[in-house]
Amino acid sequence: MPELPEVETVVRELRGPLVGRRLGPAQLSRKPLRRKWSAAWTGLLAGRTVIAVERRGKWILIDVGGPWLLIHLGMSGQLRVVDAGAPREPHTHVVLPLDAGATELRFRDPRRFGSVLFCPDRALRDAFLEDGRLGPEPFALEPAAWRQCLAGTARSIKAVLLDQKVVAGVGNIYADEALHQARVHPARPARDLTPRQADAVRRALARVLARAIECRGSTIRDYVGGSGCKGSYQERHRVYHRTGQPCRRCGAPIERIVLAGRSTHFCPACQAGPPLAG
DNA sequence: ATAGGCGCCTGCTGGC
DNA sequence: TGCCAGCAGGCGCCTA
Repeated sequence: MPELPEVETVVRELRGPLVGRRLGPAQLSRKPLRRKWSAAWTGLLAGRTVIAVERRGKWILIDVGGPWLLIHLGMSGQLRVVDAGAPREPHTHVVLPLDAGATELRFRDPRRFGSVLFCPDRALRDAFLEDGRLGPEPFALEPAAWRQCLAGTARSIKAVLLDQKVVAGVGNIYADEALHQARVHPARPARDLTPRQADAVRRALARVLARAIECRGSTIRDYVGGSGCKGSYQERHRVYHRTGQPCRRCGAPIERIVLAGRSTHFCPACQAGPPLAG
């Protein structure tokens, strides 16, 4: 669910209420997340103070003074700091009391595709995140390397954008939105893009993601930021979730296809079709 | 190398 | 009203 802008929003909104707080013993629901919480982590965390909250791709990284907590929201994850007395919503799977317990960090995730992991130190954190798993941040793409990367693969440009090893943090919404802004058909083999188009996609990605961060992300159904507020970028979507509605640029009805196993939205008029048909 | 399918989960929506 | 299929912002594994 949450992509880079949503995760970035969560991180920004959690910094205030988290940094400087001391963690209490973790409380866990009975249901496991994608990766099971190890009992030893509870003792390793308790009493530590939050130093920093960062983001890498779609991962939330919490520095607890040596060790790190790595959190992935999956499709339906929410991470919030709330008053300890507030009623605990269903599907709350990890709770970390803060300071004397007046507030607490809660991870809730109805679908349980998310992860909450403990990493003993920064080196292991980086080994986990960087060893071939995550490509560069979209804002840090080197133009020449990016063009070369696209030129080297026959996969569709949409599949490439969704591949976290190529560029970290892009998901289904922003892949579709960026391709529309760059006027590139999502099914186009990446290696068939001209250098100009490769540049256009790279710039559109950065533009769309930056704008979405300003809007605190997109809320389609259940996404909320770290302070519990929804995003508003969905109001600016030009193709995502707009099947049949007029393209905001040319008026043609937006089409939906399935690509790389994902729902894919595009304007058949202003996003030039892939070869094969021509 | 890459596409496609499935599995992991729950919940919501729309059609009948 | 109820049931059921289809859908969902992610990702990893398997097969062909």
